[in-house]
This record gives sequence, C-alpha cells and structure tokens, in this order.
Amino acid sequence: MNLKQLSDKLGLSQTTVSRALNDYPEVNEATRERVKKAAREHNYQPNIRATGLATGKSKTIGHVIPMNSTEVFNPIFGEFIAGASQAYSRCGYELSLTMAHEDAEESIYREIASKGSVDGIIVHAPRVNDPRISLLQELQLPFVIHGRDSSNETDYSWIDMNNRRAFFRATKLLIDLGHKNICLINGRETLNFAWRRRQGYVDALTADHLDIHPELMYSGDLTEANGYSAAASALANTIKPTAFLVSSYVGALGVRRAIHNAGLEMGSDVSVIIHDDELSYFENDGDIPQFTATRSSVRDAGERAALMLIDLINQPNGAAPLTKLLDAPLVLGASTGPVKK
Amino acid sequence: MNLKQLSDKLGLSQTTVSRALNDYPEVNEATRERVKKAAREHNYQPNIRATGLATGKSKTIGHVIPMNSTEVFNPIFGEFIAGASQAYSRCGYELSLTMAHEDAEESIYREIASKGSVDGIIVHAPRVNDPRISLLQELQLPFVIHGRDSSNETDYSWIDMNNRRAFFRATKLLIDLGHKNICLINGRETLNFAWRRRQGYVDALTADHLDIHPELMYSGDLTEANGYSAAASALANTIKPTAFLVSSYVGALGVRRAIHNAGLEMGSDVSVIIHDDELSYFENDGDIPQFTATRSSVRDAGERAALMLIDLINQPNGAAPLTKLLDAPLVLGASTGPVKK
DNA sequence: ATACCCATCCAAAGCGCTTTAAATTTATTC
DNA sequence: GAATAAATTTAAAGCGCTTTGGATGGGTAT
Repeated sequence: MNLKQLSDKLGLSQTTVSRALNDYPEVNEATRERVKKAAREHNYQPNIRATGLATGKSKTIGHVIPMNSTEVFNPIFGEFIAGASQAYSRCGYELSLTMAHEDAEESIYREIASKGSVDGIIVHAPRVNDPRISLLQELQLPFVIHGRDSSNETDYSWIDMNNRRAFFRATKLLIDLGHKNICLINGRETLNFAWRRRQGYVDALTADHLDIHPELMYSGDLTEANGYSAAASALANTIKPTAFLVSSYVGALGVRRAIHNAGLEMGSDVSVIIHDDELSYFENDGDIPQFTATRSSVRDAGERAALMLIDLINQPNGAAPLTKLLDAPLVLGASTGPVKK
Repeated sequence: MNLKQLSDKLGLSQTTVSRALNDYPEVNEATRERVKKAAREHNYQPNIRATGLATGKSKTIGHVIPMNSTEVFNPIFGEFIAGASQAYSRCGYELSLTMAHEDAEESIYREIASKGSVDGIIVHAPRVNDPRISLLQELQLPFVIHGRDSSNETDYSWIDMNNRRAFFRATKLLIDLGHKNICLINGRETLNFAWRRRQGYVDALTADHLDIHPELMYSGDLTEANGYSAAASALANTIKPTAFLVSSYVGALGVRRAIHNAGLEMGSDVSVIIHDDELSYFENDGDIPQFTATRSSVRDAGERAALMLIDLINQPNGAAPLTKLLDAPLVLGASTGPVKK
C-alpha cells in the first residue's frame, strides 16, 4: 500500500493525505481522522526511501564502531547502543551500524557522509589526538562523541564521564586505606578514556607523594584473559601490589581469578576497585556490591547521546555544540579493605 | 555532487554515466574509464535513497534484537553482528539495528516490512513456538534465523549449532567421569537453544539410567550474577552437585565464583563444562583452556547467516530455504576431572 | 448582491537515481 | 556505396514521497 493507492481509495489527493498524516494544519479535522483511520486499517507506512529523497533527511543515525586489529567487540558498544535505540524508537529514527577497521577508517567516514544515508553519527571510542573529529567537522556531518579528545581544542559535541576525577577518587580511597603499591589495569591508553583514567591515578599518587612504578601499570583491551594475565604477572612482580584499580568489570573478573589462583582473598588480602559501566550482563549491585566501583551507566549515556544528536540535527545549522559531563560516584563494595601489614 | 552534475561535467547523459558506474556492458570501455575516473576525483557516491527508490532495493539488512522485560543486552548479539557486518561491507550492504520489546514485537516487524527499509532481516533468539516465523512468512520478507524453532514444521532458513548433541556429549563426558549429580545452569528455556540443550542433558542422563532431579536444573538469563546465585544455591542443596553444565562463559564466571566461595576447587572438587561462543572478550583457549567446553563461534555464525540472507535476497523469488547446522566440538580444558569419592 | 477572506483541497514539480525505448553513430556485408 | 547489423548514447518515464503555487467554495462584511 502506497500513498497513491491510499489516496485513491479515499478519493483524496496525495497532497491532502500526506498532509493529514503529517499533521499539517491546512486539512480539515474530520478529513484527517478519516485518513488516519484508513492508514491504520491498511497498515500504511510511508516508504522511508521516498520520504528521505523528498525531504533530504534519512531519519537514520549512524553508529561507527572502531575495530582494531585485535578484532575485539567490546560489550560496552552493545549496551550503549541499546540505550541509544530507545531514544531512536521514541523519536522515529533508525539506527545504522558500521564496523570500521582502523586502516580504512577515513574512507569509511567519507563514504558515509557522501552517500547521505544518515543524518548524523555517533562516534565511539575516541582516541588521544583523534583525527576523526576534524574529519567530521570538514564533512559537515552532525556528530556526537561518546567520550572526548582532550587534546582537541575545537568545539564539538560530546558526552563523557569524568574519567580523571573518578580514578583520582578511587586511587585516593586506596591510598587512604594504606595501600602504596596500587596496580592500574587499564584499557588501551591510546583511547582517551583510558588516558584520562591514568592521569587520575597518577595525580592521586603524586598528590600523596607516592612513587609511580611503571611496572604497576598495564594497558590493553580489557578482556577477562588480559585482566587475568596482567594481574597474574603483577602479583609475581618484585613490587607486589596490594591493590588493583581495574578499568572494567570484565577485566576485573580476570583479576579476581588471578588473585584466587595466587591463594589470596579479594577484599582482605588484596583490594580491588573497578569502573562499573553497569552492563546488564554484569551487574555489580545489591546491598554490598561485589566490587567497590566508580559507577556510570553506559546505557544511559547512549540514550542521552542519541537525544543530543537528534537535537543537533533538528536545530538550525550552526548550532552550538552540546556537551554533557557525567559524574561517576564511588560506590563501596566488598572488594576493598585496609592494607594488610 | 550528484549524477546530473557529474554527467554535465563529462558532457554525457545521466544514463551513460549511471551505466558506466554500474558496469553495464553497453558502454564503451574508454568512456567507462573516463567516467569512473571523474567519479573518483569528485568523490561521487550515488545517493543511497534515490538508488533505493529506483531499484526497489535498500541494500540494507535489518537485525531485530528481542528485549524482554529484564532489559538484558546479551554480548552474543554484538559478536554475531560483528561477524555479519563483515559480510555486509564486503557485499555492499548496510546494517540496520532495531531493539524489539516483547510486548510490541509483532507491530515492530510489521512496521519494518511495510516501511520497506530493509531487504531482509536476521531474526535473533528464536523461542520455542516462535510466532515470528509465520509472521515473517506472511510478510514475505526474506529472513534467516539464528537458531531454529524445533516446534515449527514449515520451511524457513536458519543457521544453528547442534545444541542437543553438544549438551548430550558434554553430559556424557561428565557421566563417564563418574558424576551423577550434574547441575544444569541454562539460558531461558523459553528460548529454543536452551530448550534443546536441556533435551541433550536429559537424554544423556536417561541413556545412562541416571535420575533427573528438577532441583538441579536452573534456567534464566545467563548473567554472571545469575550464574553465581544458581550455583550457590545448588551447592547449598541437599542433592549436592559435583559437576556443572553451564550454557555460557559469562554464566560460568559466576559459577566459578560460587565454587570458590564454597571453598571448593574447580576441576578437582567440582567439574564444570560450559558452552563457549568464542566471544572476543572471553577467550577460553590456550594450551589448556580454563574451561572444558563445547565450542562454536558465534561471530562465524553471524558472517554465515549474513551471506545466506544475501543469497536468499538475490535469488529469484520462491527460492528454497537455506539451512546450516554447525557442529560444536567438545574441547577439553582444566575444569573437568573424575568425581571425588 | 458584490467583494474579499479563509478554510480546504488539488495538480504538478522535484528529490536523485535506474531503466525502457528510441535515436544516433560506427562497423560489416554484398 | 547502399543496406543491414552492431555498438553507443540519449531522452524520458518512473520509483513514492513532500511541497509549492494555485484552485474551489462557503462565509462574512459591505
């Protein structure tokens, strides 16, 4: 069923039917009701490509997920997108997903822009000194970044949590508990979020005049396996950590395994603080959460980011960039305690 | 830059330019080269909506992810989609993602179909007696299911692993090791895959004339937390299990925690076999994998499913359904051993 | 009754592409 | 060299929608 068929059936012009359905004022209320009823009955849906052609809008938002050579698909992306899609379905947008391998990244973004299949895009996992920002500015495609690029001074829209601050506070807590050898098991530090978390960690140690040991700092894709091997090798180190600061729940599961394997108890022998993105598969709550954590819902961030982008798209051109900084409170769980003498 | 501008610049008709770019035979080779060169230089990309309107194809595949009230986003979906998207980018397709809440499921599928925004869809997480199959058949939209509905006798395209067989073999291995009280920690058994896995488990017990204890069978979203609480309560049971069969790696991480918390050692005190979907965040390999597992790559399944669907779309109508059954070999790891007397 | 105003509704153009039907040019045959 | 066939190219229609620029007609003021 298309517009023509529907309007023929109603004995009206396509113009009137189209206007009735899109709530234009210049159509009689009785007519509008009649049209809407018929549309419902015949299950009429305007062809999205035709609408797109006519309006120049696609009502589609692109999400571009960077893939590096390790080919790891981070569950965080899924959770963020689940949040975003709630906003999309409320606002009548569709979601188009693209995986962009690092080596072809620029051409992928250019192609998306020139193909005109999306009205805007969400940029995931910004790096330190990320070339995508200026590229997208050049391409004139509205975008919102999940995260920031601290090294970029230009104006752009982003939503992020306060990574530096969160890890500063987490480190401070461990220091206050008497820990001196605190091992940081971080995400890839070419990524901006990880870089800022490390800053928070370093700043807190510095503030308390504690030594910074490079051999206590790990960085990489935070898989369970990597969390395990980082923690295992840290525990075998000459400078033996009494506490771990882990950038993700999943990585912390590996850390927990390493701690157990070393015959130690988490919470008493060794303290652990994680950052908890509140992934639905990895809830860390309850009366006493398993892990002490800085906490910030990535699903919520996804929903907010989507709404910001939709705002951006609907604003007249040259709109001021939107930004949102989320706080990640520190939640006490069972995995931290005073250092053992 | 659009077709008209490009052809004006070249002094050719739109027809010829379009044909040159789409490799139609009726255009002079020299002309074709000239056109392609110009297109490259001006970074011309045909407008996808216009192409779609003209051809009636959208070159887009829809993935519809079911969301139930627990709002859990399974990492498996992400991994499957990562695989599928490889096929899409090779074949020039886009990927459109929709989250479908259970209560509005039918209308969402209907809307997708009538809006015509996709050429076909991938159906995730089929249930036992899944109404979506007949719905999609009625809607005449090509589709491939990741999984099957064993209760549906009609012909449709699917890709699945041999769930029953895999869990039969896994159970058999545990029985051979002397285990009698084997606890099944399964996914939601309204989902077909989980239902079939349970069949395999029950069949193996039955084949060896072992008792089937309902209190040794758990079913639910296989999160870490649920895996933990299921295993913890099983271990506190009067019929104390000496082995666990866990439907996912993530769930098994919770089971592992429960085992440790009970002061037991995995592999010696308690055996565990999991199903390993080879999620990139949860590798279970190495010389001796952490867990003994039935193994099947869900990313690979995603890629195959995508190719199947593209085949289906490009075949003349009334094409025979495509099906693919993947085997899930049993891989020995460190988590299994003979029962302790 | 006349002029003017709204409230409604409609015909047709246009979005950027593909494809049919036809025209034009070039090559081949006798 | 005329007739015919083959190779190229083009004009124009059409995909399904929105939107511009009128029509149409009843209501109101004069």
